[in-house]
Amino acid sequence: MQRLTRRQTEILDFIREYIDEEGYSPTVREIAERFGLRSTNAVVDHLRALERKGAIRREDRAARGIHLREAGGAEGTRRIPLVGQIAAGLPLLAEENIDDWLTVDENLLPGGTLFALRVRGDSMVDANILDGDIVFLREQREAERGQVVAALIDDEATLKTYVPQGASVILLPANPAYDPLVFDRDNGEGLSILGVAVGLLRSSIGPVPLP
Amino acid sequence: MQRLTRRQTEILDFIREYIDEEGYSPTVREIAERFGLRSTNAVVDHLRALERKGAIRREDRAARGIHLREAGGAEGTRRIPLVGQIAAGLPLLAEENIDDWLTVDENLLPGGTLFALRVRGDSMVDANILDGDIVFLREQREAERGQVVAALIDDEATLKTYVPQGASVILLPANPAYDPLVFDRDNGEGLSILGVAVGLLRSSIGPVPLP
DNA sequence: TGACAGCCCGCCCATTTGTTCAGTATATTA
DNA sequence: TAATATACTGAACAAATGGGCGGGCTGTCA
Repeated sequence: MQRLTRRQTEILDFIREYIDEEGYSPTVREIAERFGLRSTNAVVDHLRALERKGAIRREDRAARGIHLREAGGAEGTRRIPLVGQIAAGLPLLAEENIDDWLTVDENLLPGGTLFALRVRGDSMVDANILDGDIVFLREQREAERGQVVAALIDDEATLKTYVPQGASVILLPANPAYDPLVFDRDNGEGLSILGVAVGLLRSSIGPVPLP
Repeated sequence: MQRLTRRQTEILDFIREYIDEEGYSPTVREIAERFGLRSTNAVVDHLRALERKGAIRREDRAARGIHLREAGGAEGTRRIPLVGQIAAGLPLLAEENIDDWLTVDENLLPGGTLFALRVRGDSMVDANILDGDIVFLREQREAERGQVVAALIDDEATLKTYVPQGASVILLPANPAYDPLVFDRDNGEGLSILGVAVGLLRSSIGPVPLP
């Protein structure tokens, strides 16, 4: 991006703040008023300069059509459904199963259909996944040995390590205090893989226990 | 929120998608065109109903002034600076120190001035913080015993457990393979606490090592 | 010295856009 | 059965809005 003048920076900053607060860009006249300019053309001049230098993009003749061209802007964001109690029979991402929506930066997560799950209990502590964490998963029916997966057991999604073992499949907790679950392969009864863990969000970090 | 009709849901969905893609709301006429309505008033009727039922909020007479009123929407979001190399002398959040901006749902993080740090190395694995994780911190100069803090050592922010011990302060790695750092209290030289960890974002989850 | 970018004024125009009024028709509810 | 909500047509208005034209002033760079 070409170097901006002081005035252009001021105007760009104002546009950024306005979008942050209102959710849409200011009009030409709102910018003029903010800077005490009596001609809208003064603003158009600046917008043209900002566009030429690559700082903004303008929708032709659309009202409030100024877009910022910055990395990490509000544009590069994704909404991911937080899935809670799972109603059997309904598809995983049916509205009935969605408790809430999370907004996450899209550069931080891989592609594919993602959903999120809140972790309950400490069965995955050895995989550094704690009680209360929110785990992001890619929706898929199959997994590879050792991957952390969400599986549907009794209308509840549970997080386990996926370990195929000969003719059976083991869902292994990452905590010696819990017992592995063993399922017959092919006999899909009771075992249904929902997705593979691809990320995690922890919203509180407690003190470290000291000796 | 009152129950929406099928048509109202369709229109709300369209508005949501439009905002997701364009960054601003559609105009009344764009909505009419999308649904093949020949009267803009049909749309105004729906918008009024959606507003009455609390699904949207409208800026009076502002072009593209439809806001969504949803939990976790693009409105309830926060931008947090990702801090990298720290230039001594400059304030922590000076532009020079900011590598990037992350967008995170604001319901998931506490208040205060937050910043983010990318974890390098495995010195905090016993606190379930791994190499590559992004840690969110509240900016503050003091901490309590056992809290995970970011401290400035040699122009580099490092994550350690904070342990005051009599006349000195110990920065304790959560990994027996690393040695604790000991500082004289009061003699602030060399030790500067930047903030306390309040959250974490992991963007990839590797396979669990199996025996 | 001339060319050009930056920065601004004043005026005007063509769309774009939100809104209103008057009506029609069909359900749903009291 | 009357009242109300839903869903839409058609026409029209006024404000909001982006953009153009011509001109002025200042500074920089070749």
